Amino acid sequence: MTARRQERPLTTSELAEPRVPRRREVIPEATVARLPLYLRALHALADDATQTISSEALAEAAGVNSAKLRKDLSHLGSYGTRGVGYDVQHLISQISRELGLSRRCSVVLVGVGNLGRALAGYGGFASRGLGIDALLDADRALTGEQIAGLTVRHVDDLAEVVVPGSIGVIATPASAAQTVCDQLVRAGVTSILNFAPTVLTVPAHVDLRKVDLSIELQILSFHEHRKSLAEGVTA
Amino acid sequence: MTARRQERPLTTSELAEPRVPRRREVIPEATVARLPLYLRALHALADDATQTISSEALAEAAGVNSAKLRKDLSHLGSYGTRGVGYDVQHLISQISRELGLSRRCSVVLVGVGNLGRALAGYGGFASRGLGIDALLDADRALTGEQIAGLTVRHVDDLAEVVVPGSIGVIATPASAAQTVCDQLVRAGVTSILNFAPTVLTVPAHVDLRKVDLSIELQILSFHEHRKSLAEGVTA
DNA sequence: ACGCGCTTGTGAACGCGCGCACAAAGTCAG
DNA sequence: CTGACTTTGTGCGCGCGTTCACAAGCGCGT
Ligand SMILES: NC(=O)c1ccc[n+]([C@@H]2O[C@H](COP(=O)([O-])OP(=O)(O)OC[C@H]3O[C@@H](n4cnc5c(N)ncnc54)[C@H](O)[C@@H]3O)[C@@H](O)[C@H]2O)c1
Ligand SMILES: NC(=O)c1ccc[n+]([C@@H]2O[C@H](COP(=O)([O-])OP(=O)(O)OC[C@H]3O[C@@H](n4cnc5c(N)ncnc54)[C@H](O)[C@@H]3O)[C@@H](O)[C@H]2O)c1
Repeated sequence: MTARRQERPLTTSELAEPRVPRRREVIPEATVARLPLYLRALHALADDATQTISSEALAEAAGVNSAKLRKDLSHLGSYGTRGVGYDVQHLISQISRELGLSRRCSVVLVGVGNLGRALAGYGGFASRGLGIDALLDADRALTGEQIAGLTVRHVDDLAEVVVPGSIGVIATPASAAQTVCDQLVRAGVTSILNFAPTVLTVPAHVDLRKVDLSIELQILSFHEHRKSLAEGVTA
Repeated sequence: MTARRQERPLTTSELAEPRVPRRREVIPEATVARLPLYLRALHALADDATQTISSEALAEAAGVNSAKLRKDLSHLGSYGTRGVGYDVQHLISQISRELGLSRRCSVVLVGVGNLGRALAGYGGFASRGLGIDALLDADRALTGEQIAGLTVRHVDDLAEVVVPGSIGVIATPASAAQTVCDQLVRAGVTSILNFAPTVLTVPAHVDLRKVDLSIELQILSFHEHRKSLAEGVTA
């Protein structure tokens, strides 16, 4: 069916935009956050040798509303066929390209403690495009140690392992996080993922995301607390 | 101003429900997600023996807009003094109470692998209110092992360790996540934090949150990719 | 006692994101 | 070729969340 598409005559719009991915449209943050979700579902489908999938079915697999899915995908251009659905392989490559996963992206991890080791040994993101390339720690006792096939280097060597486009991951104690963050920025890192429970300050051109497990638990605690209060009222 | 509200004639709906704890105002999700952030900043202030703090300063410490902070706090009642600010200790106890952290909340962790061990040994949330109380795994070889002062039990014993109000944490491979999730729900758990990269299905009365490191990295990858494209254009 | 300056609490405007619902566009059978 | 059926792409209204801006409230110095 992909072949068939090439048989029909070209429309004017196609002649107007010959090849370039001219869809440099701004993609909403909310959409960007869901693209990895779709990608995961699509990979599962591809493993099952599924050729095409409807927005309804893919939305089900990704756990989102189908209209939302279609709108999301429309932001990267129109890649669906009405009456049929989306070509799984094509969609995978489009989303991967948009996320910048086509060429391998370097990740440097600072802080090889409990959490850092777990992350280093995790193959979950290594599977596609992303993988940790360097482990760094301030503890001289750890320097040289082999973890998950990588040699731990001293954090002072940061500048040597960072390449343009590298993503930095901070898994140090909170007290050291801002210092490490500054070092990363100075080394040229413009995207940072922070696991330490602290507010980090970065220059405007640096993207900063954080993961805080404690906060997640507290949010759940809140709802749990609310439920127990509700029970008290109804009882 | 709360007083003023009482001066105006009561509406029919208010007459209809006279006695409800109407201080039990619905707190927006976005606010709930920030309360732990404020709490963390407040604890740091308390350690420095700070008595009171203005919304401006606290907002700075928490990394949010001060107007947003004030509006958030106003949802749990008015606890600030104009011209002075908020009493740190009082605010800590108010937020803790609202989050249900006053009495200790039980957490059961299923899946004692790389990530599970890191979480088990983590003291970050144990410090206040939340702490892991039970470790469970399907691997008989792990049963009985001591980790972070807790004895690993078999996942079949789940119902024995769950108490009303327990929070469940899933750190198993994705393939086992839904099964474990179902077991948790059957044991009476109504709040679940999922680390496995899968979409989980739960009954409507169960709260489900997820943490996906891979997604975080992909989002950063997207922005990094965008930056490199922008450079290409300007260059 | 009284006004001055500081800080809170909130009204109001704005923008974003969500999801319904439907027309357009394509497939497929006969 | 035609008509029925399927699925996409999106216009639109709505509700939530953010932010500005300011009046009301409180402490303090005089
Ligand atoms: N372990 C968890 O499950 C968990 C969960 C949530 C958050 N966190 C957070 O993640 C961070 C790490 O947790 P952890 O349990 O792995 O702690 P950890 O103490 O086991 O490891 C911290 C590592 O960082 C290294 N380090 C310290 N200062 C450094 C510096 N300036 N530069 C480079 N490396 C430095 C230390 O040598 C150590 O190896 C903490 O901020 C913690 O709050 C951990
Ligand atoms: N390690 C990381 O840094 C990391 C990062 C992000 C996400 N994750 C996710 O977290 C999960 C765990 O990761 P990991 O690295 O700890 O994996 P792991 O393989 O090291 O550990 C998984 C553990 O779960 C246990 N298990 C398997 N089936 C079970 C069942 N039905 N009931 C109870 N226990 C069961 C296994 O015995 C094992 O001990 C995975 O889904 C992974 O994708 C891990």
